[in-house]
Amino acid sequence: MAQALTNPKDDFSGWYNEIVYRADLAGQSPVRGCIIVKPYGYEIWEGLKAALDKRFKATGHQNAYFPLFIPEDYLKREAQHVEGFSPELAVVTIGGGKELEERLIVRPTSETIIGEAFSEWIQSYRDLPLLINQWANVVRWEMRTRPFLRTMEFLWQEGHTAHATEADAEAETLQMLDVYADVVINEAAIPVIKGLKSDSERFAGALRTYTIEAMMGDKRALQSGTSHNLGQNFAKAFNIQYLDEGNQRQFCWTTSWGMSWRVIGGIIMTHGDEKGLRLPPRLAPIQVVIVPIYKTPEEQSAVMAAADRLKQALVGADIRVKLDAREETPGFKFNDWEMRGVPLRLEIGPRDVQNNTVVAARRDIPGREGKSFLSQDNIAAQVAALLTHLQANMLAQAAAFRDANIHDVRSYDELKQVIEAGGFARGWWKEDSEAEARIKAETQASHRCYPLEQPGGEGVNFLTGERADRVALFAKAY
RNA sequence: CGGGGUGUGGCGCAGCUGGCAGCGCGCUUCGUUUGGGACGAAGAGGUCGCCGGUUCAAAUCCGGCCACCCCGACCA
Repeated sequence: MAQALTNPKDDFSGWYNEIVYRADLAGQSPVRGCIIVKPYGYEIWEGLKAALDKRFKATGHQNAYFPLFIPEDYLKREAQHVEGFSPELAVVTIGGGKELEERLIVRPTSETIIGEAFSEWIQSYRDLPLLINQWANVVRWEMRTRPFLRTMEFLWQEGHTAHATEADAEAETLQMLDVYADVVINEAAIPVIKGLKSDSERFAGALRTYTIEAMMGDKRALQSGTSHNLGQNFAKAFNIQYLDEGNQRQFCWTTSWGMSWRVIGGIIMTHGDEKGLRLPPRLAPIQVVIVPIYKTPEEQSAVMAAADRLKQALVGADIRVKLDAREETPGFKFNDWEMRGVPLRLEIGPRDVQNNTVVAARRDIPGREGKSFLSQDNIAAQVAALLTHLQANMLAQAAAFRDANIHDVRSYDELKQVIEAGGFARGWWKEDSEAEARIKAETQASHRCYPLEQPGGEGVNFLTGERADRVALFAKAY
């Protein structure tokens, strides 16, 4: 018997790394801080990408591509921006064997170079809004690597838009936050809380940063997407101006928003269990695996013929299916596909061929509970229905777990207890960067956001005793 | 960048009181197996991280270098 997976309850990060490796999502790279994403992992990214891109297009955005290299002085034009990113920049100083006169930054994000382009593209209010997205890799020099969660180079998309008014920019920022929430909730089956970042957690150079926060299986928070209202900070730094209807020069209001392959890490840590990965059907590269079971050659040909018919029926219904014809025992295959997170397994053996049945085993419900007999007739409709239920159930499971681990706190002691036990602490909070820093230093918990959904009314700041008109979430985070 | 650790077949490791480089998993072939991680037999695969030194002889002892991992400070 092969080595069992580390139990997430014993060693969550060890478990995480093992899944990444054993489910064949990614491999180690010869370069420190980078990973090699293998086909199975990349297909999950492609699914996320497709889900996002469809929604970007539906909301009027177009894709474009900007350079990997950014002149160093661009970064410096927005004071907070450069301050925020300086420590993690990769800088090219030599090119073509010669020291460069103008050093180049490997983009950590593209506000600056896109801002420069926008300043040329935008002349008139008729050019607005300008709605651009780019799919790209970015580099942020990291001391520590965790596959998909923190790597030196990572894949993401970054949207960049320019608007005539602050209200338009704010509407765009919130619209894209909704798009992110929609994708993560309905495609990745991860419940999220939409919220506003505190001053100290805000993006370098932004007026306001919005976030979607998810709770992982170890009760830590994962920021899964961010959307920034950049105000006129970058418009002023890069001279992004337009002539309004009254022939007056005006600065644009810009936004940016990004989501990375970090969401793959979120899927692993939200849904994975002691048997391995669990993928939501909508993003699973393989939604259904068919495992044939036989002893004799006669049985094999009968079973394989039936399995092939099942496969064709599913393919015809646009279900992503794999028939596992490898020379391994069924038991091995069961474990193997469970490790890889395939949502639904169909087992078909001689008895099923005889009875016109097939055994369906759901990845979201362990053991016999998750198994049922299906008729081979009309298999595609039955499987499609099961996958729909599975998707909904995974979201429900994750939401139940999260809701059970969010606790209201009225005092600092209560917050400490919640953080100690694991979970999100929710309490009345008046914006206070110093107090946040103190909490972080003492408990490792950071201000995650002011949820957009607020209880209303007023309360007393659990730390300082001041009056506060909104609640905030605190948690340990990735 | 501070503290700790490890470098030996694809992966995980043993060997380290010098003496022909081993084990488990994986891989190849054949046979028996197959409804929850099968078994047997026969094979393939390694300049022991790099450079230098000691010695008749170095994976092993000594010196230097490099790389990676873990724990802390920073982060989509």
